Amino acid sequence: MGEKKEKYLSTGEFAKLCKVNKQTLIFYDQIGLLSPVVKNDKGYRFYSIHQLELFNVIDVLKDLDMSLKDIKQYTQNKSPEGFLKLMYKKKEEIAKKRQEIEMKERIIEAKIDIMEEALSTDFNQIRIEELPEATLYLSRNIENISNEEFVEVVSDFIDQLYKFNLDSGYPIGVITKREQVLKGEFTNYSYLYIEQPSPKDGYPYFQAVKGEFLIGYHVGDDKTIHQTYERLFLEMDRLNLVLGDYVFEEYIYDTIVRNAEEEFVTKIMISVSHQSK
Amino acid sequence: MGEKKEKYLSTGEFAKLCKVNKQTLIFYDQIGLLSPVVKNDKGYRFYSIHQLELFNVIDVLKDLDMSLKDIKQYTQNKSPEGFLKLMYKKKEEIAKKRQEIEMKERIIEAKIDIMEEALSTDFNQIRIEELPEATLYLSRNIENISNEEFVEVVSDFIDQLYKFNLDSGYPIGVITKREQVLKGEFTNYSYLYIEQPSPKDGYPYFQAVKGEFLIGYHVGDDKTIHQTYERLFLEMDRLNLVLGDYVFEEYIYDTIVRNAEEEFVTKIMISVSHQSK
DNA sequence: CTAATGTATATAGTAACTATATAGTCAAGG
DNA sequence: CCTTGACTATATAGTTACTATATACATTAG
Repeated sequence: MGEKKEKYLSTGEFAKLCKVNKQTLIFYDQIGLLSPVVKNDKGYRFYSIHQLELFNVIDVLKDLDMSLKDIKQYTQNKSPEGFLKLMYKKKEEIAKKRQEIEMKERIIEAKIDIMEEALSTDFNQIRIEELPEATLYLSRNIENISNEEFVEVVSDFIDQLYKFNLDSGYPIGVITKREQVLKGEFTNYSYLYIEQPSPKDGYPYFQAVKGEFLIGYHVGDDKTIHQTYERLFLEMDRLNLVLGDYVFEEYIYDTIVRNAEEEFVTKIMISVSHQSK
Repeated sequence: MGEKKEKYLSTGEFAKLCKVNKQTLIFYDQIGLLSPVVKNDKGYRFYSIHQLELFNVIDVLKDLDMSLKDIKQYTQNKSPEGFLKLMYKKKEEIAKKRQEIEMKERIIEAKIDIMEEALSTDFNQIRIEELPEATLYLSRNIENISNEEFVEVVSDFIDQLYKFNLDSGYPIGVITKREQVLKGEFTNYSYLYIEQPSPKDGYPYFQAVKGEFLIGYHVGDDKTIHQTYERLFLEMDRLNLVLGDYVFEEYIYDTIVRNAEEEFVTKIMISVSHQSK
């Protein structure tokens, strides 16, 4: 008949359903978090299928950074009202968690983007490109700034990125003004920036001027970047181009993909216009 | 000028940017995972902002269940190609992770749904309800089944739920056929089922017959459920209703919200039709 | 010049498993 | 009936990734 007595699962069977190690269930039993409904005289554990739902709830709570101790606290004091209240709270948390995962997914996609571009690029080539309008998120001004001030600006900048979910995974770049470039102060930057491929409204963005850019790559330490700038200036002369308002620099190969500074690669984008005769 | 020398961050400052404990950075330095670019003669650590991007990558990898050891393995053997390959792999993994989070989000929402309904229900009341067409995912038949067979069916059922992302968070219910009910074998179930609020195509579902149902609640252990059935049958008689093809049972209050079996609540939905004459 | 705050190392503790060693249980086949 | 293989159990030690604590030296602000 199979209708009278209840159906039970052994520890191994239940572990398979829960997709965990058998030892984990024994551990949960030991700490009193989730004990089998029946223990026979030989000490064998037997679980009911309904306990799977409880295990799943525990699993979700665990994922939401609740400690087993806190989960146990709840399970020892169960009530529909308490559970509902907990679920309301956890609903918020999991939504936040999903957003963070989505952001990390975007970051991975951005890294793939950058690497694919980099791997198909000849870093010796200098080229002219018409860049489409891009939206950048800017830091406060960092011209002639002290180390302490710099740290503060960077901290604020990163905090904003985090707070408003603006980390697109694209590298943090720097903007140098024409003024500094002309003085040869190539590393006296004016702003940090991060590209926003899908910008949201309501934040103080800097809308990058679209237009023509001369693009070259500096391979090696920042300290020798002036050499690359000189090469780029020569090319500008040759092509009858004049320096525009801004220069953008982005790390393409950095600590993430290279160990030695000599192998770092910086992409330099100089806004240019054609010399009026 | 602030343009010549590089800008560095102390361990505490860098830790704040990374949103981790200072000790964690020291630990990462110790295990050789992420060391500061500079260490002065007093042993003070100094990080560059570019290391933040590496930290973020480490953080993402860590989130994707890569051990620090494996991450270190990669960082000691960096290359753009290797990084790209890693990112391709991790893109898949994070997409899967996102789907899991989304599923858990749905589960939480389903639990809230159920609990809100339960808390506004008088379990003594018997009512008639016209249930809209609902899609159910069914297990294999479990009539007159042995314990071992039952375990296998349940395992398969749960596996399918997991494999096809069908766990909606709604409780696993049971279906009893008219035939068994008439014999008084209320716990000789025919199928397990789980409701699919937003069903996907291409899976072998059972489309629940929509129609009129008599709904009542059994409070207490399953073993005494026949008492509630008798109450429901009396009510059916009184209303001139006859038993339809199926009875559905769902746990409303179970191990998740109650400790004692006497407090469990089962929702019983009996398909009914009006007596001809 | 002192107090507060920062840095360092060394070591121990923690959470949540996870693996290992040893031993008892049980059902199926020869 | 006995053995074999697959299960079960307990007890204990090990692991990962921190995290906290104790102690001492360094730097900076008032």
